Amino acid sequence: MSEGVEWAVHCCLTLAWLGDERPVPAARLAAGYELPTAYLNKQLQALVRAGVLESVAGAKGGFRLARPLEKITLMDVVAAVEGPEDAFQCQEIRRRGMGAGAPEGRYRAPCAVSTAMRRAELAWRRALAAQTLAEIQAAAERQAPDLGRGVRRWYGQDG
Amino acid sequence: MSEGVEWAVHCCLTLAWLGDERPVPAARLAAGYELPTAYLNKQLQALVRAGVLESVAGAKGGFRLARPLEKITLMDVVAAVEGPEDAFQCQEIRRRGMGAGAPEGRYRAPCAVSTAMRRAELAWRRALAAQTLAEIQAAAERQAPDLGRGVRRWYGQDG
DNA sequence: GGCAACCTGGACGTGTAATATCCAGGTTGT
DNA sequence: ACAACCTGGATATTACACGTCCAGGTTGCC
Repeated sequence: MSEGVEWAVHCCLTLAWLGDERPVPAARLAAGYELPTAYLNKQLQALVRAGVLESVAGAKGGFRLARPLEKITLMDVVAAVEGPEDAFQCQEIRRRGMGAGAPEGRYRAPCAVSTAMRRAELAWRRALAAQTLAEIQAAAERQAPDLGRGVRRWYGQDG
Repeated sequence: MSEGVEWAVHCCLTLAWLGDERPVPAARLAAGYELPTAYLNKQLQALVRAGVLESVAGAKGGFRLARPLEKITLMDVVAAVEGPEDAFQCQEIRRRGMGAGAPEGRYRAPCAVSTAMRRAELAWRRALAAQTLAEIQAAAERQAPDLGRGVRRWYGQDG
């Protein structure tokens, strides 16, 4: 799993703490976690394409949340950053070697191995979709109630 | 996810269909799916280290199942091939940039983002552990009841 | 208008892990 | 003794994640 997921979630939380009055430039978000600006920018663009963030072009531009944290699930962020493909990719090796030259239609049904793996990934996706960023933010603030204040202070008074 | 998982599961099923009277050499298993022998051998060795397979050295040696398919879960195979590490690795970026110089003990509790991701991976592992290779074999035979016979025929009469 | 601050998209380098091969050594059946 | 087989390490090769750079377009501000 690429580490872009961690970057993306933390950036979403930061944007939520800062409020959406004005957009935050990628360079500023990157500085907040000491991340490479250009590369973080790519992840943010992926989040925009996925409809999680909105971008504002031009001076004083940047990124903001496209909707409140309550309506963003971990699944949304993971899908945006990692892409829609399953982690397990069936190579259909059942058709090779001893499986070659099998009668027509033997392979109409999906491979049982693939089905089993897909079932597990579905459970993973369900667990991701069941958690909103708002819940994660709440958990973080339960550990450190002044996190939001700290973020706002670091980003310069209030905004 | 490495494709070694698919190789490993299919090989386990093949070993089950062939019975464990005599071990099957890696080269033979590889030929059954047109896989690179030396590389498949590495995956099989990982399965041996994990206690899923047993190996027999010397001439007429090879690999056999260490226990019946009913007692091998998908989780066993995935863990053997992929290793024990979580797919999501928390880089603790919360401590960098604006998080640097935080008061002592702020980071005693694990990152809320990491916790959420771990929860989803736990669901994945549970789903993997809930499925035995015997069930997968049964599903495969439901699609093609003569699979076992076909495998035995391809591997030479009976054995 | 002109300039600087931004995002967008693509091309390009880099580094690491998955993939794959090879070999030297040990074990076992014939 | 020899051939078949596993074991483990060293070594390519390849794919992809990671990261940089640049040319282009948009916007705010003087």
